Amino acid sequence: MEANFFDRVYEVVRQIPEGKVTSYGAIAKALGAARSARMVGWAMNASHNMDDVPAHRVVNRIGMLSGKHHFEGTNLMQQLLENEGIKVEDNQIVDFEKHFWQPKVSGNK
DNA sequence: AAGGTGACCGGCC
DNA sequence: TGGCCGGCCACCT
Repeated sequence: MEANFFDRVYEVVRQIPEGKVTSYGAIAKALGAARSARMVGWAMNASHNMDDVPAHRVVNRIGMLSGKHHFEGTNLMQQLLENEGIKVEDNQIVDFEKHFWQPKVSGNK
């Protein structure tokens, strides 16, 4: 079925392996809408209904937990990331580039 | 139906 | 060096 924009975002986020993170722009780009990074974040907002969507692995381009404020706890997002081996300092991922994972550009059309 | 919003990105002043 | 602005597209009221 034709996955909506949201569903497509979820699919990509679900593909994020443990200990890895990605940026909204990267996901948007993978969807073919690099300029629609906002939509990705929008979709993440609805991801609260999804249990298979590790939104905590999605951060902005600088690796900052911009959306941590949207999580249940204040540092829940950071806790989850650290739980996977990702170091987080001051709401910012350490060695973000090293943990950066580029979404697989699905040949979906 | 139209307007406003948003967990962003990139560029410009 | 930092702050401001526009663009982008889909969802919500």
